[in-house]
Amino acid sequence: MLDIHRLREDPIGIEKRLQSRDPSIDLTEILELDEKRLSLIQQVEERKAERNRGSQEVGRLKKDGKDTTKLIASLSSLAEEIAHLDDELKQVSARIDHLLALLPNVPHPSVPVGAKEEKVVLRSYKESPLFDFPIKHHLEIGEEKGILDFGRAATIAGARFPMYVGMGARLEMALIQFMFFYHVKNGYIPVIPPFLANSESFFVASQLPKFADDVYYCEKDDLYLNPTAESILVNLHRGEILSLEDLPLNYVAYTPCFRREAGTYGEDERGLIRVHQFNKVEMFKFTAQETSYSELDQIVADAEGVLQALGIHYRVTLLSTQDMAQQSSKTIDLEVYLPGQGRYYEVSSCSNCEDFQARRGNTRYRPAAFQKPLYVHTLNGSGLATSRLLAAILENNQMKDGRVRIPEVLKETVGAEFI
RNA sequence: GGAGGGGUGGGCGAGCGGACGAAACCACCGGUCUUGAAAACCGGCGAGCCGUAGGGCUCCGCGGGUUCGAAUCCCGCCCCCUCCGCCA
Repeated sequence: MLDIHRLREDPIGIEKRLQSRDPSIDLTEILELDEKRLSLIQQVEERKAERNRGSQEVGRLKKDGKDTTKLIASLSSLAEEIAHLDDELKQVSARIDHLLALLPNVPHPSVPVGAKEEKVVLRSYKESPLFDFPIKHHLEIGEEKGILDFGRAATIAGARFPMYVGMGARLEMALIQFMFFYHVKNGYIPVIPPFLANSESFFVASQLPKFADDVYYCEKDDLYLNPTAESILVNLHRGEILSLEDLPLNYVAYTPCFRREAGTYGEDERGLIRVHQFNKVEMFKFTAQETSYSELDQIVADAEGVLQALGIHYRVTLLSTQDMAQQSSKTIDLEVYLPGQGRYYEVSSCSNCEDFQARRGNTRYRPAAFQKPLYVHTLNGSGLATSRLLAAILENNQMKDGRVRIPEVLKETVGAEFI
């Protein structure tokens, strides 16, 4: 949620920056309503002050045993007037809130302007491996070895639900465990949160109202299934005033993630690339305002650390304005290379949402004793998303003899060197 | 799911139709005293919104209602605690 004051102060500048994300954005209505709202506030508050004075007078008169019927009658009609104005004010405010809730965050000046293709590759790690034999798609490897069973998963749940079996399940679990403890060792507070959340939580996360169709919803209990732990963790300090000494607060959570992924998929998203359910270890930071961009670098570095430990070639990209999630000001992705299809896939997305979510969740901190509380900045970063990571391991580590090499750091947990 | 009790400022907790944005205590900040600190004493200390300002409005879990006036009364919902039921 953007600050209406910010729109008021620089309507043209903010509108221009928002249009770099979505050219159809138009702030005219919201600004008009804002003016109307301010004038209504003044009118209604003036009358309320009058009512309060009158009501106190009633108390005094009654105490002195004097007649109050006349005064009460006039206050009665004043109360009616107030009720009307309050109604109007409520309607105008609700409309403003609705329009405001649909607006994306203001992009950071360093974010490249434009469509998806405008993203910038910042750096990369290792080279993509060279193979002197015909390479296989991870789905082929998975089915051959009986470690991925999409067929039976479809019987149980439907298309695009993965099922890991045997070595597949062992490798997936080992990855989750390795990543979780990797971040714990780096000082992140480990959390296993609820996997379902209410609508208020999803509003704070900015999943609602705009992206309701992307998530699974249990109507009977009015609960949503977690699409990313970001949606859950951002609510961890809702309504709280944190103390500066506690910042940054760093959390790491493991959750399965559920996404409806309604719509069509291309051939290049077969297998584990785009599924309704996947596992993810997520980092989340609540920071002071001045440090959020250095913390963004840190969260990216922590995510990269996992890929480096696994020894997988990847690249780091800076997303363009039109490719970022609504709540983000700046997003940096990590992409692994899948030789089976000769292209890169996102395994981590690290964002600084500045105060966009904190404003919705009313999460603040006091910069110093007796100073006004400020909104925290919230950052999220996958560290990392594993169905795609498992696919990356299967494809990158395949060998001429058909076996797949287990990364050094996972050998012990998996209990094998090769699949 | 059923019965009862409860949700008040950073914490604890009083208030249960007007004098209450809210006592007391703790925490915190400033001062006096002290070589310094502690103790003691004095003072300060919630948040949001509107207004150039003086000032005003709103907030006692959330949402409605009654009333000239609601933390206080009524209705609905949420959460916590105790007991019962069910259950991995």
